[in-house]
Amino acid sequence: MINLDYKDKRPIYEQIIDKMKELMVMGVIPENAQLPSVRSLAVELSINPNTIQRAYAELERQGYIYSVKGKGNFAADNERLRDLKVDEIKERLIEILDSAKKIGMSDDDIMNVVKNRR
Amino acid sequence: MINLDYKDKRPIYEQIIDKMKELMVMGVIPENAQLPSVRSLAVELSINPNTIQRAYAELERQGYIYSVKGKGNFAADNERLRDLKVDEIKERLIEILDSAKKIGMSDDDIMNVVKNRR
Amino acid sequence: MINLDYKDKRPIYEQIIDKMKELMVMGVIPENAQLPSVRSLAVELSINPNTIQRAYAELERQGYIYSVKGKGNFAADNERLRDLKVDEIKERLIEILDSAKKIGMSDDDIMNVVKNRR
Amino acid sequence: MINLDYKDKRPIYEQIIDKMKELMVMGVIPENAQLPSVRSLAVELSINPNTIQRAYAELERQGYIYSVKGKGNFAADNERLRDLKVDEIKERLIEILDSAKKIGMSDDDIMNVVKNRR
DNA sequence: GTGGTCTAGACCACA
DNA sequence: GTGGTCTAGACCACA
Repeated sequence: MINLDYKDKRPIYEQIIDKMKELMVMGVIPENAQLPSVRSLAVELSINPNTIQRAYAELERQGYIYSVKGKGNFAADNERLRDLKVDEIKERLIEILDSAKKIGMSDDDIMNVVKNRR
Repeated sequence: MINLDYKDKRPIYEQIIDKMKELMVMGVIPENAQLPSVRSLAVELSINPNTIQRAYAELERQGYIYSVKGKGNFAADNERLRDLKVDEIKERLIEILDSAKKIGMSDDDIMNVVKNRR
Repeated sequence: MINLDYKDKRPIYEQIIDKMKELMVMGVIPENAQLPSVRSLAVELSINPNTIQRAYAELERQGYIYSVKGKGNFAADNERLRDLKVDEIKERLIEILDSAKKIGMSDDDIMNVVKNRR
Repeated sequence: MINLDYKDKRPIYEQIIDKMKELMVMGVIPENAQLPSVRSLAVELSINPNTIQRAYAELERQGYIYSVKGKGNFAADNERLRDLKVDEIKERLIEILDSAKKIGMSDDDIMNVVKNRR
């Protein structure tokens, strides 16, 4: 389910966070479904449980999952998941648009990139 | 001219790189003009010369400045500066568009962000 | 494994870069194997860790190794290593051929050097 | 006659050396002709006379020019000039061929680069 | 334990 | 005076 890329510059825990978000937003992990336990995922990925723990803690802080003491970690509601993710993307997008405006790129220049990519 | 943000998680040398790029692309530092010397900028920002050195070395590697031993560091040509910066922005933009597509945001959704921001 | 030459005018970090490339391309350090840690190599060569750090950073930038925070530095795939090195050599070769042409040395003159050396 | 390139990584005095060698080997400066004086060349290139002085000293050390006290600097004999330059190129060429051999490039691989460039 | 960033300061090459 | 390299050593993020 999760493939770690050690050549990726991002830290492992961050890769796990991003991959989990994707799995949830795309419905591979359904809303309110239980996530793999810290220990089992650590074994599966052959990494230290601390690293999984850190990823889960951050996902909870951001609202993507909720933890139930003694039971485990669970995916948030679909609507919530999508809202969170869309907000993230909008934020990054606006940041770039500001950079673009600063150096005088017009909205049309931007649009062209949007339309012509690939 | 440059304000360092010590709360920012990005390393200092990276903040300097970004700020210098902006100053050059926006023409505050004109093309082929000499940049502040490693030592003088270090004093001005109250940081170690090695950190400035690192920022300048990276700026040169990326083509934004050229360095002449015994003389100093100089801004590249305007055309070059702009090309480099536009490429950077396009690259970041395409990256985000891919993320957006992954979670099913349509190009129209994107366009709306572009048009309605602020 | 690595011998530094202090009489050599080239900086130490560059000597390390070249030597490491050779060790990897020749298979002494196998693909994806872990390189000596920054600290241990610094001790072994009796030089400052920063100098090793710089060499490794440059090797990574050029694609010869990849670095994983918290784990270490690792050699790239064999195919990649060889491609990178062959390109380097071709580039240097073409540069010399141009110098040779400038002073009127024919391709045959060059061939003779290639065939008769040693 | 001489164009300095400040964006070139090589120091100025080295650029002068190389350009002078070329002018002499190609006959633009005929054998035994007088070279421009240190002072006049310094003015022409708008650089410090010390830099010219250093270039001339190195050219003399390598045998490309000879100086006559009170008169100036003069180009060596044509035969000598060419021999020196050819030796330089051969030396660099052999150095590369060794690097190529080290990583297992065959002479044929080399030949192909020689034949197919441009 | 591992890499990455930074400081304080020295020394060299070059102009 | 200017950039480039290096040492000695500290502290942080990550696994």
